[in-house]
Amino acid sequence: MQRTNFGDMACSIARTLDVIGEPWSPLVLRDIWVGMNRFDQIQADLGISRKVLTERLAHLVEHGVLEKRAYDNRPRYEYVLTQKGRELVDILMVMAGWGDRWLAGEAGPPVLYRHHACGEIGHVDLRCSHCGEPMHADDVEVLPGPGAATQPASAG
Amino acid sequence: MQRTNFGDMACSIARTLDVIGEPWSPLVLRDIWVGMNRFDQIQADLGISRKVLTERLAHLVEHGVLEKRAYDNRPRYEYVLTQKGRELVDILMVMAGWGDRWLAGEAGPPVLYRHHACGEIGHVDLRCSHCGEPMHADDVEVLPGPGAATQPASAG
DNA sequence: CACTCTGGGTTCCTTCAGGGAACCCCAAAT
DNA sequence: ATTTGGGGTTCCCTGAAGGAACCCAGAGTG
Repeated sequence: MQRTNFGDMACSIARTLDVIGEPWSPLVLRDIWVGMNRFDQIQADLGISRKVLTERLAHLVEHGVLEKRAYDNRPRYEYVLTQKGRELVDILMVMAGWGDRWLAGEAGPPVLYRHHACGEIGHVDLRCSHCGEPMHADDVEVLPGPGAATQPASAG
Repeated sequence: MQRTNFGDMACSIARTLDVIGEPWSPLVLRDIWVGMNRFDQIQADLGISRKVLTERLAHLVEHGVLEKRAYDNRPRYEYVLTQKGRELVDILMVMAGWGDRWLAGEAGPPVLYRHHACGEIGHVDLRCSHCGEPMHADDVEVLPGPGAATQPASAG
């Protein structure tokens, strides 16, 4: 995949891509999110090569978005989302919303999301954490922040 | 990159990845979002190979998220987001939010977002389009939708 | 009118990651 | 003792990313 290391850029988008930007990673997360927690299940569902799946799972565990858990006395494992991983699913939900809107065509969306809080079918909407009004591409001004130097995290 | 064609899956996440899932694509979009609209600007900013940048831009134009516009009598072009593309930026904003929260470290976020509507620094928050309450990974039930067959869009 | 500069690519070669199939190990169950 | 099944590892092949060099069109300059 990317030979260029996005994780070292002073950009939270690039750093996030370093975690889930490799091919298949978002789909692996999606499967685990909806309850497919085992290697063979995910492999069969996605049709991904076992080699690549091994690599992706290891990468996601290493970055703390998945946890590998034994579920038997035999060497059997399942993968579950950590808190960090559950918050990553926000990105998947927004991706699903965009795909539903722009790519689903006449057939309509492949899946629907029922919101537990209200019981209705809905989709995610982006709001400003401060005032609660809609917040999209043209609604913001991008300013340099405290971590604007080239060092990632605590490297400098 | 991915040999497997995600666009044919009955999954809006996979289909969205077919548009922006290739390496560099989200970063190209980010650059254009923040006003870097020209080939050489983007190439220099990202350090991406010119060959790959050419391919990515063509792919994004082909999928209708970018528009290629002449800005001179000479053969000079700039790339701008379409409406479809501006809505894709929602995904970038959520990715930035996650990266800020989980990967920024002590240095703090590399960039800040000032919301025009309220003038305050904030970040995006996911809300249910129906009731307005928070909507995250564990707040939804995933149900089959009308387009749940294996055909994408109007293929069936 | 030749020369150069600039934006926006294209070509070519090398290296490395994804696809795919075969193989392996361990612990039950039969 | 043999099979089954989960969870991988190994191997080879192909194709995509990196990178540098090259190219072309049109404007400006002396």
